Amino acid sequence: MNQRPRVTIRDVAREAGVSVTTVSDALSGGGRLSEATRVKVSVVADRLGYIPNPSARHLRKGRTGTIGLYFPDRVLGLEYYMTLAVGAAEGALRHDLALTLIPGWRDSRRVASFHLDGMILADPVLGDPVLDELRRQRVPVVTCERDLSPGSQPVGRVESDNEAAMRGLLDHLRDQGARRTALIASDATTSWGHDLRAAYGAWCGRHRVTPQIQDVPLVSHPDEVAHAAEILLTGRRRPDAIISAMDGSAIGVLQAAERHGLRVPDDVLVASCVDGADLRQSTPPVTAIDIQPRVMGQWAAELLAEVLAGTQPSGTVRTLETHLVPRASTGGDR
Amino acid sequence: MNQRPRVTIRDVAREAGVSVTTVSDALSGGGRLSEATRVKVSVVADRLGYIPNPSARHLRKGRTGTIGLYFPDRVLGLEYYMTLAVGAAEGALRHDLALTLIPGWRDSRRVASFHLDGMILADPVLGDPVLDELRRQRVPVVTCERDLSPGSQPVGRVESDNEAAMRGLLDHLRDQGARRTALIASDATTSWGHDLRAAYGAWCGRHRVTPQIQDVPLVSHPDEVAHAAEILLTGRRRPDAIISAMDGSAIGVLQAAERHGLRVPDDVLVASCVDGADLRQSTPPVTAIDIQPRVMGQWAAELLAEVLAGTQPSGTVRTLETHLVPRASTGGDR
DNA sequence: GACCAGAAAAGAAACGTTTCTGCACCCCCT
DNA sequence: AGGGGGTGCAGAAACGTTTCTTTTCTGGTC
Repeated sequence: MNQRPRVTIRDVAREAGVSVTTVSDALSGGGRLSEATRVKVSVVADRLGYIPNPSARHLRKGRTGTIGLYFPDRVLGLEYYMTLAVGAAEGALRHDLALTLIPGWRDSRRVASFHLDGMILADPVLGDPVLDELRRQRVPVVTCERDLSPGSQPVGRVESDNEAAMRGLLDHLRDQGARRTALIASDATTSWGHDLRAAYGAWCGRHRVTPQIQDVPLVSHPDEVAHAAEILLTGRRRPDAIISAMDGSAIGVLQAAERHGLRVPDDVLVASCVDGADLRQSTPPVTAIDIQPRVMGQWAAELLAEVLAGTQPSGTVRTLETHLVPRASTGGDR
Repeated sequence: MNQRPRVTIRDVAREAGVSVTTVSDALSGGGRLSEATRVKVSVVADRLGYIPNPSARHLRKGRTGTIGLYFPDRVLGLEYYMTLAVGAAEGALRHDLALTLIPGWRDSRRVASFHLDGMILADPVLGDPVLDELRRQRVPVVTCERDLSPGSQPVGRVESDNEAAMRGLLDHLRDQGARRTALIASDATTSWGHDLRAAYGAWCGRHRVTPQIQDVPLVSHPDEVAHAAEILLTGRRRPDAIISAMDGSAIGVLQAAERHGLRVPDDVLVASCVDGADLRQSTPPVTAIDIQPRVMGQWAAELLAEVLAGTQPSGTVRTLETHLVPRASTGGDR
């Protein structure tokens, strides 16, 4: 029905009065052609609006020109992953790759049907069966943050120095007067969660502070976070600062504080490890760590593209800078 | 480098002792084969882990098996589009199509290099040059909400009855005691914005209420929304309810109200036309219209797939239900 | 016993590229 | 004058499918 007639390399060849070989070489820069032929062909190709058929090209080259972005199903709606996805699409486009979205899928064999050249794993979760399947299929993988699975052999990795970021945040809170900073964090099934907890523990040890951690799921209902916060705020050792790690979760802490008549930042400081629109717009705005998800996505896609092209060695790791964004919730904007 | 040897249809044929034709027919259900051969081939294919090469298949069939999702660059980070994107990916997967993300691109010719079978346009914006390019290229398009561009001929459309939703919201506010409801809305360059304004105007006329509209950009800084809200709240005819249409914007209204010592919902009701996590978590939670972006994305992808497959006529329109979610900001949860 | 119909399967072309190899031609050297 | 080495281009195979056409059987009918 929608058969728009495509102009092929043969059409260009006929129109330019040369062979298809010559057209291919002229447009790709290969072969041994005179400059005159090259421009002649280019002009004709342009005039005809010739666009190489990617399927044919990929069939011939043994690649699909497509990489996938995989993220766990449950993270749906987290701003962080949306931003990362857009960044990845941009990075892929820059290398003439298409970026296919793979929401956490039920049938893990399905992913193989796309013959993807590679995959980006955003925050791989320990124990995700999909990771095993990808390993079995020997799909080249770049991870955002580390993959904790034993035997994981990504061809590349993009990461943030989350431990340093956590230390910086803890220092900031201390500078703002906090002496008992508690942490609400998800489990250690992602390297991000693991590193934050480790850095928190180490920092507390160094500063002779008793660590207080409340566990919540990586993607949790706001009420769960609020509940965790209330446990802290009504406990024997009420903290004077709370870090709520997960994307969008700090709002729950604000609510809990309000419910108990505590004012932020006067009575308790609040901060988050993932910045987002909600934290910028809340009352008060919440101090957070900007982990630059868009750049993370771009870097991951570009790194994967480069490793696939062979211009970067397998196993390359790139580290992204994080920035502390002080806001009113820690009195940090003053 | 990552040359994992693929098993081809020829391998299956050799192993099963039949021709490639037979394998193809057996696996696709075509041809005239005995049931015995069919199962024999399937078993062998399964054992060998055969997965058809999509490039070869698409080359032969004249399609790429890939559809694109286009959304304006600036909407980055809006939860609505993330959710829609995931829904679209799910819907596409269900029809064995890949979903490629196309962030608002600079070089509009680039999109043609993917030879996409079709595109989903999420909230097409009037005047977007990309729309013209797609029309020129005769790419089959399904839009989420209407495309207001003159001459637009999408092969399908998924939409919500935004006018009805707006009327329902206005009725709700009236039931909660509001007599002067103001609207903060974006311009009419999307059909969504257009319909909301139209419905608001009509409703006001019918109820003999003087309409008050404040204009803000579709994607606006929270401060802009707060500023618009303040103009309303400090004006001569202070509204007793404010609808802030855009995704995530109602938070700005809450802030403005608080700044002026007005309590929500006691002094002023607040509602939004796009539900989101921020509205669920704010204090108070904000009444909103749930427009089911995930389903919207699913439907768009499936409709496009069906039109491309010819099982649905071009021009099909599907309408999604919207739901009013009353929350504390309008006293509606009581 | 030849013929035919239909079923079951094989053969071969085609999709649009890329790339390896081959073929002229020209210039230069001896 | 005949070879040798570039240069500029064309031919053809190959990538892995799908699909149109053809062949090979089998069994039944006159």
